[in-house]
Amino acid sequence: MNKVTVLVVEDDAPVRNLIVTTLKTHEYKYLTAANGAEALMLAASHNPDVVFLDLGLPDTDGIDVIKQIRNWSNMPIIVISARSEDEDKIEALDAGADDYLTKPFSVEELLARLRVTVRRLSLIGNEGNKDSSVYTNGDLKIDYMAGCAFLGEEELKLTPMEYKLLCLLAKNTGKVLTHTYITQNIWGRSWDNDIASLRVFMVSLRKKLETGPDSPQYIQTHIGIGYRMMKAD
Amino acid sequence: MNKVTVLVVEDDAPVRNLIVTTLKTHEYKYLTAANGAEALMLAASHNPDVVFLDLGLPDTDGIDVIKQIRNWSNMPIIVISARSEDEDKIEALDAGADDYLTKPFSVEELLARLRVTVRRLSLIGNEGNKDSSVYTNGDLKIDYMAGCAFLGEEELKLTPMEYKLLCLLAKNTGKVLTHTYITQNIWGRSWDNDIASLRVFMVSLRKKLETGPDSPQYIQTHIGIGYRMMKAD
DNA sequence: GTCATTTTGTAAAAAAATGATAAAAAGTTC
DNA sequence: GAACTTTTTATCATTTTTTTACAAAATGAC
Repeated sequence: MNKVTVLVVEDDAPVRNLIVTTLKTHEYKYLTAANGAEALMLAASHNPDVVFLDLGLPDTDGIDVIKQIRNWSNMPIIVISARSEDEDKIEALDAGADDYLTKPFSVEELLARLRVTVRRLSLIGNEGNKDSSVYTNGDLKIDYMAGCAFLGEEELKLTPMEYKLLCLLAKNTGKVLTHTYITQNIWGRSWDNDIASLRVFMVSLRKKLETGPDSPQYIQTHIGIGYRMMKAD
Repeated sequence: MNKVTVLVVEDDAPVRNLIVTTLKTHEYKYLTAANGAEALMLAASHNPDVVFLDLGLPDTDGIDVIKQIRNWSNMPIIVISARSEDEDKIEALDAGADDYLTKPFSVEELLARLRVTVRRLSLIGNEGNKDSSVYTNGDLKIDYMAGCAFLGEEELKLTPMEYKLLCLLAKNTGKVLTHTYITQNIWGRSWDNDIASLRVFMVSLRKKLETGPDSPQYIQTHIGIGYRMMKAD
C-alpha cells in the first residue's frame, strides 16, 4: 500500500507536535487541524486514510465531528481524549469512532493501533478493489497484481522483458511512446543497441499478441518516433 | 445481519459467566472455551464472527492463539487481558489482535467495542469473509488449523519450510510471487543464498506434490520472476 | 515514379542469465 | 550420535536477452 495519510485533529499544539513527529519518523503522511471546522474541511477535501481525533475541541463537540464524517464516509476514526469515563467512550464509539485512547496515551500504543487500522484497510482493499489492478483492452487483459496477461481466455506466456514492455505500453494506452522513453524505462539507458533490442522484443510480443495477419491491432508503429498501444474498445 | 456469534475464551469461570450473561441479554450468540486448544478448535469448527480472548490461558500463550488463528482467518479478535503494560498491548495488536481491553473492564465498554466490530463486519459484508481453515485446490488440501496438507487422501509429509512455502503459495493462488517476496516472507530477508535455498525447497516440494512426470500441475515457474500456485479447479 | 537513404521487421547466432538437481556440509532435535 | 532438516555449493540444461546480419518497408529528393 502507498503511504498512509493520517488527519490529526488536536487543538493542543504540544500534543499535536508529538503525534506529528511520531508519524513523520514512521513514514506516514499527515494533515493537521486544530478545530472541528478545519477537521471536517480537510477530511472532505483530502480523504485521509485514518483520522486521529481529540474530542476536546475549541469550536465543536468532537462527537459531532464523528457524526458529520460518518454522514459520508467510513474512514477509520481513532479518538484520543482526556476523558476516561465509560460513558464518554461508549458515546464516541457508538457515534462511529473505531477506537478510543485516553490521555495520557502511549505513543507506541497509538502506533500499534494505527497499524491495526491500516492492516484492516489493506484487507478490505484487497478483497473489494480486486479489479482496480486489472487492465482490459479488447481481448487483452493484464492482471498487474497477479503478474500475468491474457488474450481472451488464454494466458500469454511472456518473458519478463516482454511483460514489462507490454505493461509500459498498456499503462500509456493511446499515447505514442518514443523509443528513448521506452528504453529509458526498461533499461534505464538508451543506446543504439537497446533500441535494436526493443525491435526484437516488439516482434516477439506482437507474435504472441496480434492474432490475425492483418495490420497490428494492439501495437502500432510510429515510424521515426516509437510505438503506441491502441485503444481497442 | 443475523445474530452475531462471539467466541469467549476465558479460563476464569466468574469472568466468563459475566461476559456470557451480558452477551445473552444483548441477543448475541456465543461459544465458550476455557483454554487455547479448545479455543482453536471452536474457532475452526464454528467460524465465529468475533473472538474475545483472554491472554492468560492455562495451556497456551494467548499470543500464540492469535497467531494460529491469523494463519487462516481474519476474524476480529478482541483481547481482554489483566496485563496493562504497553509492550503487552503492542505485542498482541501486532500479532493480529483488533482491540485490547485491560481487566478490570467495563462491560458497557466491551459491548460498545463489540458493536464497533460488528458494524465494521457488516460494512465489509460477509462476502469478503471467505477465509476458512481448509484450503482445497484440485487434489491438494491444506488444513491450516491442523497444520497439515493432503494430496487426495494421502497426507503429505512436509518439513516445516516446505509447509510454510506451500501455504504462502496457496494463499496467493493465481498470483505470481517474486523470489524476493517469497524469501522476505519466509526468511525476512532476500539474499542470493536464500533464493538458492528457495530453489532447493521448490524441488523437494514439487517432488511431493506433483504426481505425474508431466509439466508442473500446481507450482509453475516464471523464469526471471518467481513462482505461482495454479488454480486447478 | 525512381532511386538512394533511412528506418523498421525478422531470423538466427552468440552470450548471458536463470533454474533444476544432486550431493555435501552444517545445523537441529530427540 | 542418529535421523532429519536446512543451507551451501557445484554442475548442467534451459530460457532469455543481446548481438548481428540482412530483408522489407517507408521516406524524400529529384
